[in-house]
Amino acid sequence: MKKDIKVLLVEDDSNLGSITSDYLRAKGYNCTWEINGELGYREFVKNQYDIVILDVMMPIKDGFSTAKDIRGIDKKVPIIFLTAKSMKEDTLKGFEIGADDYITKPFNMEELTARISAILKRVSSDTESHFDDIKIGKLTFNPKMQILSKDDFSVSLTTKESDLLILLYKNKNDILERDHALKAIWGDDNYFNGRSMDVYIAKLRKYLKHDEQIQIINVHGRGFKLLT
Amino acid sequence: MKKDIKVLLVEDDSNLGSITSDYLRAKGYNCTWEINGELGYREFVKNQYDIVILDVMMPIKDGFSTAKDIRGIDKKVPIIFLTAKSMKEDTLKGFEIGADDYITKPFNMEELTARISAILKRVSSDTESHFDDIKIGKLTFNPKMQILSKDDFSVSLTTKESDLLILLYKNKNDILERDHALKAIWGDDNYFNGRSMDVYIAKLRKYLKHDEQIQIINVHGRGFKLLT
DNA sequence: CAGTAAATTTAAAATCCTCTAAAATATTAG
DNA sequence: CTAATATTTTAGAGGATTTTAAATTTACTG
Repeated sequence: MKKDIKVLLVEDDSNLGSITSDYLRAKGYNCTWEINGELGYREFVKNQYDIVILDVMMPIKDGFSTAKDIRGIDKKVPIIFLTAKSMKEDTLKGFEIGADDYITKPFNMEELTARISAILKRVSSDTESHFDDIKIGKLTFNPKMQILSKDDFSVSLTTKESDLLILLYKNKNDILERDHALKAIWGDDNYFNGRSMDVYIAKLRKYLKHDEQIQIINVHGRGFKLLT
Repeated sequence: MKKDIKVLLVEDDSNLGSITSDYLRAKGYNCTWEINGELGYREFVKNQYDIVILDVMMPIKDGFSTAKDIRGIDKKVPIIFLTAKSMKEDTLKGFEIGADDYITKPFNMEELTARISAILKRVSSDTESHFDDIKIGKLTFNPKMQILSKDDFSVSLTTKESDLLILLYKNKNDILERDHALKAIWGDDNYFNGRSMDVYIAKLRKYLKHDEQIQIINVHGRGFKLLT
């Protein structure tokens, strides 16, 4: 069976969304379809995706804005935009955000899958695809079971602990901005959520002491870095 | 495995950028691709690169302007320009900034890698490639952990201290201009940031007293020099 | 050499971070 | 449904980092 590749499709047109996600599933992709940018972003935060396909024109939250939020917590995940027409400026705007490709509607399904595989082939070299198990130094984290373990010990993390660890991991050796993490996990970056996050950072630091090489350092006024 | 050589590619054409970065990665280079000059400069500031490849014609910020900014904080890093056509004047302008080579589009990939290795071979004699650990006299600095150490002592530097030390090191025995350092670390070279920087210079001087050979001298009205 | 600009330091202020503990809330088991 | 347990949030004291202030010293200019 084909390796499990998770595709997040965000498309407001239910007809197109349905057809496209069906097609991708038939082609062996593990495709999740969300109908607006807000839901798409939340879904992206909750799970690990290998690639995101965003419609540009959407109510509630457009594709570019969604892409910007996704880039805030994941600088590497490939993003493909679906644009209604060949609109130079908007296309450009998409690329500035860090689009990996764009497709003009209407497109045929073969074209889409061709682009997806082309991009995945390109990035697979430097981006390990999502594993069930995440390696953090000598530690292993299973995001599904939310269990952090080593040869000797093993802890079961709570949902928030797990979410934060995954987000840090996705940005490992790079800064995870406070506001992005707060928006992604707490939904709002107000003062109290910030204090709450600090408590979770402290908790994670305690867990990560089992590998003294690993640490979470603070970047004053900006966020945190998971050093591996 | 090939020694880890970090290449920064700045190219707005996503097709060419994608292909080129793929090719370089396939050839064993650690290649990062940015899609405009602004992002390219920021990326360069954040990390240490062995070589930079700049497209000349780019929206937002062109290659020459980007090169000028990069030269402001690093006078040695090799820069290769990609020019759309064989344009005499522009080429010349590039060399004045301190281009090490230029390539006319379209180029074939073999040509590019050949030039890269030629340049790296040429400069490798006086430029040690980026190490995880930086040697400053008898002191050692680990930029990742932000720890400055000697046989006996060890201090953990703050982010700003670390950033400034790295910038001074990149320009060691050469002047680090005030405004360049301020733009690179503080993002803006206003009066107050300047005072702030002075405070950090004082702090670094205190740390560096552990090796009396090392000093940071001031070049009146211009900036500082780290003497090793 | 006098006047001005720039650099140096120390100290204080402002902001941000850390971690423990307790309170509030949600979840689960009986 | 209720009690026990787990998770998350709130509170707060204490630290760390960065910025601002200001007094003093050093360097440049005419």
